[in-house]
Amino acid sequence: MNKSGNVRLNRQDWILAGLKTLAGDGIEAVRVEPLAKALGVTKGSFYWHFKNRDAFLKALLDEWRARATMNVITEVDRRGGDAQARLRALFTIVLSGTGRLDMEIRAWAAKDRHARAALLRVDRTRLDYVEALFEELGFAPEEAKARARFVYQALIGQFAMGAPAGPKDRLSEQFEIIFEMLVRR
Amino acid sequence: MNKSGNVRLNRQDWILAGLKTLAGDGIEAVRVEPLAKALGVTKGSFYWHFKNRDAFLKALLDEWRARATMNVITEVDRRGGDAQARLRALFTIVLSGTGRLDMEIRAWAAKDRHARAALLRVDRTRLDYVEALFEELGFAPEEAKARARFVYQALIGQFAMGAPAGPKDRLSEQFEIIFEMLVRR
DNA sequence: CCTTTACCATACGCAAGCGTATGGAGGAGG
DNA sequence: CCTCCTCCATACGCTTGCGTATGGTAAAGG
Repeated sequence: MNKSGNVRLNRQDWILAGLKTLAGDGIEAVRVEPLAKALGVTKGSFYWHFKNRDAFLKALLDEWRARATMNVITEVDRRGGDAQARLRALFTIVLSGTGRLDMEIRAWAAKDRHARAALLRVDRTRLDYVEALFEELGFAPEEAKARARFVYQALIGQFAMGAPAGPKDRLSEQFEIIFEMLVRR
Repeated sequence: MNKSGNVRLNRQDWILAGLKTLAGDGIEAVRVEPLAKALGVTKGSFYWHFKNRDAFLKALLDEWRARATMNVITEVDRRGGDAQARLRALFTIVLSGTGRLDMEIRAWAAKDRHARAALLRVDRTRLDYVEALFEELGFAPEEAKARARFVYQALIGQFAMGAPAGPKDRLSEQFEIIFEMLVRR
């Protein structure tokens, strides 16, 4: 134990703390000394587990990519149902979160090519999935592609806008109107 | 003149340079010493025009709000036409830009209450305008509100995603499909 | 019990940036 | 020509954060 009574940390502890800070305050706030203080250790620990800050950031990206790629999709598939039910489930699941981590990764991606590459892969995977749902709903490939992208962008925009102005403005509360429009052939 | 032959600067010169840096590299990159170097002066100039960095950032926000609130809307109204034509013009104008400045303001708003307040006002104004367009298209208030918000979010998401994966994935190239869906009653 | 391994503290040098203090320089107006 | 006003340069102290060097400690295994 160290002087404050905490147990010793491993690589994963640092990564989880890093993702937490990233989701909360952005990539610029992910700094080794403040992070060490938050974890109750000194940066001696950090530089034992990671070569430098850059290597740490790459590790954060890998962790995010691993969990962000399939999380929602597998949950939707687990619930099952027809395409319409799965699309509805997808909305519900996505809108139940805050999207903060994804948004910070997206902001990060505007300035870092590694983040951009990771984000592109994740976006691609998700888009393909939604596109397949629309095709299953009976839309032609081009139509499905367009609607999938539009929906995906709207979800991103939902999180980008943050807290809505009024209570009736939240996408989730106008769910049925939009859903109806999207699945209507 | 200073030693590099440049003329002296006023408040507006600093603000414009600040917005440029903000749009390019985000609020974290807006720092007085690098900015001074880019302008060919020292920070002595900066602290003559502004009390401190915070006051400068607020000035940037005011400038952005002043130009972002009405720019697109006035241009759309200038072109005129019926609601459908104006909605189409709005898409065209918005999609012709990069949205970088707006996106950086949005990222900034996640951590700063002043930025958040300014952004909320701008979003509110724009949303109301789009909502009015949909009402003019014959949609009921609730329906218009839902569609307006959905469209607005999708546009934000478009910029948040940055460069698209494939050439056929860009919203602007699937314009007609989406537009058809949006205005269909 | 004694060594090795894994993890951490401490102390250091360095760079970037904020804000301040002070001393000009150059044009405008009397 | 002299003075004031506007704008800027220079130099300083301070803080935060990166990365390194080195020594120390607790636990595990022989």
